[in-house]
Amino acid sequence: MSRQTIQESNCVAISCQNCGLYQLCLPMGLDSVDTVLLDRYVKRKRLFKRGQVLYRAGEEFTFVFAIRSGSIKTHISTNDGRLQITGFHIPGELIGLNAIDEKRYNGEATALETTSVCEISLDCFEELARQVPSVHYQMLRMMSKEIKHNQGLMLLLGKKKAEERLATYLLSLSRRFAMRNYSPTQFNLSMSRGDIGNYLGIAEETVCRIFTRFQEEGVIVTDRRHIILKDIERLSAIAREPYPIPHSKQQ
Amino acid sequence: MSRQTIQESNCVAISCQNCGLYQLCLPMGLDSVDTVLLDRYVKRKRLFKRGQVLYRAGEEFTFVFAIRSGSIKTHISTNDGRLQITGFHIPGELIGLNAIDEKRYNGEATALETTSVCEISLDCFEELARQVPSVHYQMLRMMSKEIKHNQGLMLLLGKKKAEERLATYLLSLSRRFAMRNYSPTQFNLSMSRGDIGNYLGIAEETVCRIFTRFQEEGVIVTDRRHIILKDIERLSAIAREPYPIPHSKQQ
DNA sequence: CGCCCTGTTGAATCTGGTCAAACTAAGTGG
DNA sequence: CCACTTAGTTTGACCAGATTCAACAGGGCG
Repeated sequence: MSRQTIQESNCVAISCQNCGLYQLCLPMGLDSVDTVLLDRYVKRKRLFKRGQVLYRAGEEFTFVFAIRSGSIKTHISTNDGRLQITGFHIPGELIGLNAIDEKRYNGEATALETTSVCEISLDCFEELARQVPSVHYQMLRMMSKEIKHNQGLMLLLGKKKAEERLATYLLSLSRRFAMRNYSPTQFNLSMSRGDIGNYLGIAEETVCRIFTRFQEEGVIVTDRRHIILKDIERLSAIAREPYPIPHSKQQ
Repeated sequence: MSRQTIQESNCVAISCQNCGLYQLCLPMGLDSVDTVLLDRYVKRKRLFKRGQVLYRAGEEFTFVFAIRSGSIKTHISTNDGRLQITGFHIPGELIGLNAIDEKRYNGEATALETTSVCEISLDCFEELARQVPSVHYQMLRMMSKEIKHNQGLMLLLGKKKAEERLATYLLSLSRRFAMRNYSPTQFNLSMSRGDIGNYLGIAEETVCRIFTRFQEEGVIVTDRRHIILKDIERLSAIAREPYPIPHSKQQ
């Protein structure tokens, strides 16, 4: 079994027979023995195209997905069809874990672009957890992280003004890119204006308007999905939060 | 050690030497052997008066709290002081568990009225988890439940109109009371209008106005903190959701 | 080349927030 | 027991921010 481990941010990267190189974000706590074991339980690699659905609400919980490349949005919806995006996920992140309770996914996940994932079957995951005790703890950590992310979003949805929401959003993206050694001031958005607005609880048009206002004020420069943050200071002031955040990383 | 188990909704009620009768909401999965073990790990009983704080954000995670009587609100806040209530908790519920990741509470909890809780120390909890494997699973279940509750709130904060939010809220309260064999159509609110508004992401004044409108339309009758739901049908229509919810109980 | 999707801008509208004030119930202390 | 304080609730007037509706521009792709 060919194997190499690479450190990238706080992720363990592992290659294995089944799916080649992929990143599994069980952030630390796993020593080398653990990672060897991990190899056995990684299953199929799969590719999703833009708009394709990884799982739907209510479907039987069969896999956890580790994102290798591309990006995913997760969302939930009211029974009359309105939907709320709850997160955008990038390589190194794991999604679907919160279905563990009811054994059914409680939301949907859709690819924002061509996206490669590793499916980890529930059975394997549980078997792994039996053999490697720290996996249980990692699961708790990951769910706790999700709770924290959701709390941040609730605060934003419940208490912030549209401008503040967008500034907060841009800074949070910036931080996530920085953590992965990408440029924190210049990046491409894989999601549409509509998706951003949906996620932040504001209308698509409001997103556009505020982007243009930011641009007029020299805070950012946008060209369709490409964006440059020109004035992080000012953006932080608008978002009313320091940059970077002291010691609480976004998910 | 005197011990008696009582079924109430889906909670195991246990009395033990340390804290007398209390309800620990590890919903099932624990057989009688487990509950015997459980007794050992329950620690101090404590009383909090209205407005008193159980824990603050950033404080070291020492206890999980099981509510015996009264009620608690949990909240988080922006770094410039605005706060968002994330949940109201009633007897039988457990709070503080999501601090397990960073070993620090990531939000605050405040008593809404005189409230009695059992403190369960982290050490004891971990020791318990070692001895009783199902506890780990229960912890995952509970965090998953919290995630689901938060998702509901995000959907509400991001996509619903003020009227809809209040109707949804009243129905959710009604369901929770019903689960505990209290009247689902007539109850006392332990939280202020301000708290309700904060939780739902609308102004206190808006809560009042909509309550009066509901009253004018004959949907409810209110007298300060006491409320009677007169027309559940109509309330469900306003909330745009069926009553009761098919098979997904609110937390 | 022409269509479609996404993004942008403008104008009208409206929901809900803010501010101010009155009112009520429940304490609190003399 | 009453005057006074305080916290919570309710209502009104005003208006700002955001939504909605509508039209249009520009890329990307068949």
